[in-house]
Formats: sequence, structure tokens, C-alpha cells
Amino acid sequence: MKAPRDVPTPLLESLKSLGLTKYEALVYIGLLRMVGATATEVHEISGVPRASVYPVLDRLVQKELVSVSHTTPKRFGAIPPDQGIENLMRRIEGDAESAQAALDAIYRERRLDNRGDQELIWTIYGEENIRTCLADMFRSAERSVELFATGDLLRRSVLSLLDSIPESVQVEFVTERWTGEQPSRFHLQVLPLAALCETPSFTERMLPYERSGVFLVDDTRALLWMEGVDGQPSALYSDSVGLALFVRRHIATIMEWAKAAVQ
Amino acid sequence: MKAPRDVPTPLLESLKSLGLTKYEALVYIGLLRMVGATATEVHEISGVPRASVYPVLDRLVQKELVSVSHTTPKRFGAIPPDQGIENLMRRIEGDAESAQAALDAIYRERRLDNRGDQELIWTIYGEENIRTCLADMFRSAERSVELFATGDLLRRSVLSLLDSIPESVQVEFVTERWTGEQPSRFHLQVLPLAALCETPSFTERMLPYERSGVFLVDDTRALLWMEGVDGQPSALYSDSVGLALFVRRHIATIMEWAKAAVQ
DNA sequence: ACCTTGTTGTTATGATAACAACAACATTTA
DNA sequence: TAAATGTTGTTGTTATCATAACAACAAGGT
Repeated sequence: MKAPRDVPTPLLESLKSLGLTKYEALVYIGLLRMVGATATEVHEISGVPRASVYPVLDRLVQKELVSVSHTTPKRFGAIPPDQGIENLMRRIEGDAESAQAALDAIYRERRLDNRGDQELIWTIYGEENIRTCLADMFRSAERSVELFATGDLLRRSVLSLLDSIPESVQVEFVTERWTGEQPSRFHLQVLPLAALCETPSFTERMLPYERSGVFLVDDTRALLWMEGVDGQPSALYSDSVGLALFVRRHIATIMEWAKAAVQ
Repeated sequence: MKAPRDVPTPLLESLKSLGLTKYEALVYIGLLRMVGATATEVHEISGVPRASVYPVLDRLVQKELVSVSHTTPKRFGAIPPDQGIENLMRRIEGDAESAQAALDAIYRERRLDNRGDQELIWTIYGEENIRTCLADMFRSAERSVELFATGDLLRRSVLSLLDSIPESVQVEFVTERWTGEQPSRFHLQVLPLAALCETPSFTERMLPYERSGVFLVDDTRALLWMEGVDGQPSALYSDSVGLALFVRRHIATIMEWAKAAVQ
């Protein structure tokens, strides 16, 4: 007869996103703590109303998370967590797979109206999404790639994508500090901005660990990588001539500025 | 201006179990079919009420499934399905991981009351669950393992588990037909029941592809593998002396019966 | 036998929250 | 002005949550 020791909310949330309801989660957790409990005992240790315990247990059996004994009264036991969660994930992964197949079919026959498409500026959220967008840009580069980014961002999120740039493309990049040797595969131009970073007007305007960058491919496609105050990365991407022009000018200015500062 | 071509229900269900609501699924699917749609166009192709489109799009952006353009009116685009589903699954897998850690901690400090535990008969649903239970039984075997199962079940679901039986344990098994050589690692005794299977009284009582089996370890733990009419496997497991005795007698009878039939 | 007592399992019913659907309004753009 | 965009609020609907009452059954005491 244990008390319905309270359950941390994040655990409940996690189990909910695996497809369980609050009661199902509470009952399953309760059963993990007592093997072979009757419905009434389940009610006691889980804190869910006794009447609700029966349908909940039925659903848990259906979901292959608990097993039942053939006694009167019935007794219930939980499948061990590793096995149980695997059972839940198997179902979800199956759904993901079939959904992906169906969505891909839909996606392939989409209409590419391009109705002024090249004038749009998109904002993309999530580091993964930004990185795949960047990878696409790099892969499709034909003449030039220019990038100006903080060293942290460059090393941790961008460097591994540079491999997808075709051999013939000229790559230039600027960063504020660079430790280690220069990547050798590209014609590249590193302009250390270390001196510039120490000026007060610079440090007061830019946070020390801010991750941001500007990327320009073939002078036509641009991506601005920024980071909100919450640390969530987001980016602007566009084929628009307006943004490309702005970024070209911006990067050119930075490079001139950097050269001047170095001297 | 496409019609809100109706969406197959199973796809909606799959996306729901990935954490989307019905509207979110419909809007995402609609956006897959038209790049750079305005809110009104999204409403038209998805069939979702125009007013509801805005909060739904907000949530989809939050979930990193769509990106927004900085124009007026705003235009929206879907992240490609592979990337989008990966984003959803990453969240879910993270939840599964943290949930597993928390549940394991709870599971380790459970009380093993064993209050008459050995007298309980458990029913287990799901092939995976049954197989892990069988594997546990085999692994903990000390003296003997006896099994009587249909050949199909044996080959497809049980054979690979036999490796976990300790070397010193004597293994006997009976099946109705056995093609191929005998597994060599065990002291085993194969009693072909092929002749018996042809008798009318046998075939009329047992379905041709029924998968079922009886397993007995150390004369104390028994598992009955059965299959419902729906093809969903389930099993009875018990330490109880009653069931063990029944199974012992059952298997002994079968073996005598088989020997007599062979002669 | 009868009646309590307590537990098991079931059913009904209201409360709540999230979502779905609709209508009305304010704002912008042409 | 007219049309389209974006916002707000209300209502209907569903699934889950929560409580109460009820019937079935066994154990035990008069």
C-alpha cells in the first residue's frame, strides 16, 4: 500500500508524446513499482480514480505495455521499460515510415509555380533545416561561394557542409578568429579579425558567443544565419536580387574593412 | 486554386501519432502541393477554415515543418517530407530516451513482493513481448528445456532464441515436421509427427498454418504460445506448479503418442 | 438461513481542455 | 469603394478527466 508518490511532469509529457494519456502514464509507472497488483492496488499507487483504472488497463494491455494474470481478482504487471518503450516506438516508427511514403508521393507531384518565387525571402527555423538549406546551396554552387561567419558557428555547424561544394567553385570566407590549419581543398582567403574584435565599439555591439553568419552563392542566393536571444537559430534565405545585392555589398564592405584593420 | 483534394484517413492518423493535429496535417499536406502559398491559398487547398489557418501555421512553424517568407502577404512553404518527419521524430526520440531513463530508475527500485507471485498465470500480448519472455526463460534454464511447437512457429520465431540456453541444459523438442538438418548444439530429440498429421482427426482439429507451441523449463516454468483468430499472438506464462504439472503431463503424452505413431 | 461488511468490476454522468468550425470585425491594398 | 488580409471571439464537438452510484460476489457473524 504505497502512497501515490507524485510523478515528475516532464516524464508525463514525454510519455504523452509517445501516445499515452496522463492516466495511462500514471498507471504504467505505478505498475513498474509493484509487480502483480490488483486493480485496486493500481488505483492506490497511481492515484487515478478506481473506476478509471479498468479502461486504462485495457488500453495498456492493447498497447502491449502490461500483461494480465488469470486469477480472480485479476492482477496486472508492467512490461519492463526498455521493452515497453520499444513497443511504443515501433508503432510510431511504422507510422512515420508510411507517412513519409505518402507525403513523398504528394511532394513529388507538387506544382512549382515559381510565381514571383525568386523574390521571396524565407525564414527558416531549426538548425537542421538551416543546415540542409545551406547544403543545397553549396551543392548547387557554380561559380562562387562567399561566407562570413563567427568561428564557433563555422566550426560546429558549417565546416562539414563545405565538402559538398563542387571543386571548380571559388570559396572565400571571413571569420573573426581561426585556430588550426586552413582547410586545403579550397582556394580560400582567411582574414583574421582578431584585432577588430578587441575594439570597444565592436565588443559592445556583438555578444561574445553569438553565432551568426552570412552566406552568398554565385552572387544570387543568400542566407543569413542568426540566433535569437533564446539561442534558437533561425535564418533568412532568398534568391531575390534585392537581398543578394545587399549581402554582396555587405560582404564586400566587411572584407575591405578587415583588410584595412589588418594593416 | 486547387480543390481541397481529400486526404486518405490513415495518413492523417499516422501524422496524428507523430504529434500533429488534423488541421496541422491537412495544412502541411496542402503546402507540400503548392510552394509559396498565402494563408488564403492554404485555406483553399487544405480545406481548413481560413481563420484557423493562422494559428495552425504558427504551430507548424514552431514545429519546424514550414518556413515563412517576409512579404505581404506572408507566403508559406513546407519543409520537404523527409526533413520534416525527421524533425518530428527527433523530438519524439528525445522524449523516448528521457522517458526510458526515468522509467528505468523507477523500475530498478521496484518491490518484488512475490506475494503468491509463483501462483499467477500471466497473459502476454505481442510477439516481441512473448519472445523476450521466452528468451528469459531459456537463459535462466538450469536442467531441462522441453518444447512442442508447430514447425512454422519454431523456425520463424523461436529457433534464434535457442542460442541463449546454457550448454549444460538438456533440450528436447517435438514438432510436426522438420526439414533440414538437426541443430547440432543441443542434445535433442526430434520426433517427426508427419504421419500423425495426415490423420483426418488431426487435420480437422488443427488449422494448417496455426502457430502454437508449449514450452517448459526445468519442469517449473511454462509458456503456452497461441494465436487468436485475428492472427495476433498471445501467450500464457507461469511459474505456478499447477500449470507446470499440466504442461509436463501434456508434453509427456504427446511424446509417447508420437513415438507410438512413428512405429 | 439471514444479514452485514468489504472488495471487485461496471455503468452513468458531469467537468474540463483541446480542437474544430463559424461569424464578425479591423486593417491593409488596389 | 471593393477586395483581400489578418485578427478576435463565440460556439460546437470530442476525448480525457473525475466522481458517484450500482450490481455481483465472497467471507464472516449473528
